[in-house]
Amino acid sequence: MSKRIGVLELAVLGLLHESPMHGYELRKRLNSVLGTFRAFSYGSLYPCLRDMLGRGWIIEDGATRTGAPALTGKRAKIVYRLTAEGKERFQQLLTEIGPWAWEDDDQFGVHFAFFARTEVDVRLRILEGRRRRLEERLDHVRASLTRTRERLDSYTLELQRHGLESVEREVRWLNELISSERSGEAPRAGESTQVSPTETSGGPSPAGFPS
Amino acid sequence: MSKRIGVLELAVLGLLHESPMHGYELRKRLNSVLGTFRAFSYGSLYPCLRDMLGRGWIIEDGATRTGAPALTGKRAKIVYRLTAEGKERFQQLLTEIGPWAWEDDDQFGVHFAFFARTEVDVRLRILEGRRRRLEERLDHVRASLTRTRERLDSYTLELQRHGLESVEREVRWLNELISSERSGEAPRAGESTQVSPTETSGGPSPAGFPS
DNA sequence: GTTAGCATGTAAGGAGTTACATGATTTT
DNA sequence: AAAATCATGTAACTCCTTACATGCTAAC
Repeated sequence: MSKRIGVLELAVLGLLHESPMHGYELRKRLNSVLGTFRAFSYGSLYPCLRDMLGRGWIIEDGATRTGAPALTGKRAKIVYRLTAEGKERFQQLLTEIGPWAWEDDDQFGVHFAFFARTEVDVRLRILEGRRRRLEERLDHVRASLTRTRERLDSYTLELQRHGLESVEREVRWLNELISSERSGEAPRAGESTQVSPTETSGGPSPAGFPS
Repeated sequence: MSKRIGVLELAVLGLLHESPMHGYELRKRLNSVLGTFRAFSYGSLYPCLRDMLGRGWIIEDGATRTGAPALTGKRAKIVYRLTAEGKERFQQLLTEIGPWAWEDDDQFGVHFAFFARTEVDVRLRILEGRRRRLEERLDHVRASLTRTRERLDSYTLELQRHGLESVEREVRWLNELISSERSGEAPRAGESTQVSPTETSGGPSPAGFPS
């Protein structure tokens, strides 16, 4: 009965758009697609699927997979498939942009993850909205920093500095993406995606402490 | 009656440790100290204060400020002050380290913000725990990236790349802080704290997008 | 004399998590 | 035949936000 509007619904719609899946698979792909940026548990996924069923965005598709013929009356793996209404809903959520799409980090992230399914102008609006939002944040924090600088110890200051740099870095990222979009290019991912096992930490492995 | 263990309680204890304050002031200072990294609303602050009163960590101090003498029986501004038990509790929360202190971004952030009140070995344990946690995350994401790279479109890949770089940057930040701690130095904040309107450069943040 | 900001609160609810319960299937 | 992991679900709880209600005080 709960609303279940939120990041999860959009993400599930997006993933099921690619291909039907069952819950377990969905969750893994969810956390893989969203990467470092977000993770979900079954405790939120299954209720969400239940609600989406009720709303008619998805339907279940009883099917036992992996070789073995389904002979028992037992519950098989449930494969979820997007309905026509679900596809519509997905497009609607992606296209009906508003502050939601950039105010919230999670919303922005998920919207971005499905940019491949949006039009250039929608992408630009979201990227620019996000950039504006971050710049407001920077202004605000910088202002309050200059006001209260002397009352902060060096650790707090260091935290602020790191935070500011992080946001500034995201702004530069957005700038690149925006000009990329304006010149009609796809993002340049691919070269830098090199994943070498060499070099991670940079120091001797610290003495293990009890977890 | 609710537990109210969490980021807020620690932060409030830490701020009241510096000096007594009333709620409104507390909230502003809270959001100023935590910077880009977190923000709280009154809807969570006041109930938290109520609970902390009940537990005896803080007491109120009826006092009307700003010139005008208090003549009405009306409720004055309430100034909260830390009790002895509150101070003890604060030290306990800061010192009784465990996974909580680094698993969660918020917990790590707040712990860091009060590093000035901890011992070197506590700081090192938390910083190293955090680093280990991030490296696990990197390993996990990199592994699942190499497995499913081809199934991701360029936007999703770009999101992953940015997320990875952000976490890698935080690891480098931690490395600097750790070697700083080992050589007995305070963090080098101060020079770089220059807040000029001209673009600064830098890197990513705690966990991808700072909330 | 009204806008803006200071100041304190509460009720309802959103968006999730943890921990549990249960069973099928695959690997060792 | 034991262990791992695939697979589905629920109940209780957490921690916080939004929107509201209320009144004081300073500034324009």
